Amino acid sequence: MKTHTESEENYIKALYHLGGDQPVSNGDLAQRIGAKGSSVTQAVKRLGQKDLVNVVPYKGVQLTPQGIRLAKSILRKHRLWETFLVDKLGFGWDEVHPLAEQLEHIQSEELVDRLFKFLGSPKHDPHGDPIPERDGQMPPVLGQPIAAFTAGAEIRIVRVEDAGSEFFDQLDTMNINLGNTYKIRTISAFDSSVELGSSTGSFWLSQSMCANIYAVQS
Amino acid sequence: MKTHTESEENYIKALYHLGGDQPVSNGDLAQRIGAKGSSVTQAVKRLGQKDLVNVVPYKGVQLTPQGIRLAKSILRKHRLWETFLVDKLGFGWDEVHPLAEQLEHIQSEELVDRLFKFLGSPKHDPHGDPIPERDGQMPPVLGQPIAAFTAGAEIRIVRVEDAGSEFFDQLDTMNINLGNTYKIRTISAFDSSVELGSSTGSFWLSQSMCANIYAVQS
DNA sequence: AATATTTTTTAGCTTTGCCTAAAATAAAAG
DNA sequence: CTTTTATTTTAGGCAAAGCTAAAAAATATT
Repeated sequence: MKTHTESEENYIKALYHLGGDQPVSNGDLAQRIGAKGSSVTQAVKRLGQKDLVNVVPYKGVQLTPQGIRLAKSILRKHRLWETFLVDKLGFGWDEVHPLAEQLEHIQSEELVDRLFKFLGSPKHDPHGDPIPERDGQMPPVLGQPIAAFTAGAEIRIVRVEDAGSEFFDQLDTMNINLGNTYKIRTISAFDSSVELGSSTGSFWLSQSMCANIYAVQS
Repeated sequence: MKTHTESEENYIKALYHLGGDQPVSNGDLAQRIGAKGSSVTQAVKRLGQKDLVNVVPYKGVQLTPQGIRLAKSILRKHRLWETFLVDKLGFGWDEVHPLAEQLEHIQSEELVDRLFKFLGSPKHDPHGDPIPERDGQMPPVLGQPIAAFTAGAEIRIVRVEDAGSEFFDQLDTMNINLGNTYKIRTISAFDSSVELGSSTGSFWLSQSMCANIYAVQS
């Protein structure tokens, strides 16, 4: 497998995030990358020459199967490193993303394999997101938004969306962590906020908090 | 602290390796970096503008105190990552150098501090080389070449020089590791090779092997 | 359908970091 | 103390990756 620049890998990552295997517009890509449209046009031209994307001028850019493979391998590294940073080094889940963005570019199959084993062959990262397997297979995306359950349900938090550091701060101050179990006490008909109960008491979660927290029945 | 490019950091590292705080010639630096002299001239000019080096045209380049500080911080990261790779991921000591060369460029004080603690606040890396401390202090350089001891001495291996992968292979096949203890049985007057004895038997080490293996009296 | 607006591309410029070839300087040899 | 040799620097080029401003294409609006 060839080696790619960090910039190239960032474009591939962004394309995968925005569209998966579907075409993505120049503008959306530019916004995600944080560069101007003209820079993006050039960049995807380079990626096209390496057969990582198909470009249709004025229409959009789409990852090739090769590009998808690369995207998944980067995502795998990103999520494994996040797992390392949280599980082994004790970082908070709000702190790990920028670090993992650096570490995901380290090139070594061997390192990834060993890291994977060292972490106990995890299927999901500290946010509950699936870690792509060696061969590109994806473990299941866990849980449903809390709003999908009905009052009385016993639930276990299995995943949170990355909705910015303030969201994570809120989770921390409310002491909400992956694996926690609650009973849904009430669902407000007025503002869709939810009252959760645990052994230590109960509290209310706003609709916007709920929207980023995923759970399973337990 | 400002942020530097990978190339810049590599020049700083090379300068520290070649000369410490002493001037280094353009040619030596070029050889070490693996670039042409003209590229080096340019590169050190850039470093000079950042006050990381002092350049005297046609004479040589010398790290400033700032440059030394940076060099040590990179070396610290390099050796901590090597320790991680060997102690935690089970890599062989011959395999870790190129990986550590990538990892040493990851930017995060916090990460380094946490890694350091996670590894048990080590003073030396898997080759026995001192790991610079946070503040730039250097732990002692351990041991003396085996040739420095006399027949009959009880020694413990504490450090090996990086003399290439064949050297490491030889150490592996002879089962020589840091911490091993031996008794010096014989020192050949003919070729300066040395006979080492342990509980499991005895064997001969060539003069060139000995030159790269350091030990202390035990 | 013709015009106005938005999006994308082109053209041309900048910096980093490498290259080769030629000129300048320092070091070594006669 | 010249002259030859080796080292270093300058000059000019190239690719990656970004930028701005202007042109072109696609979309939206009257």
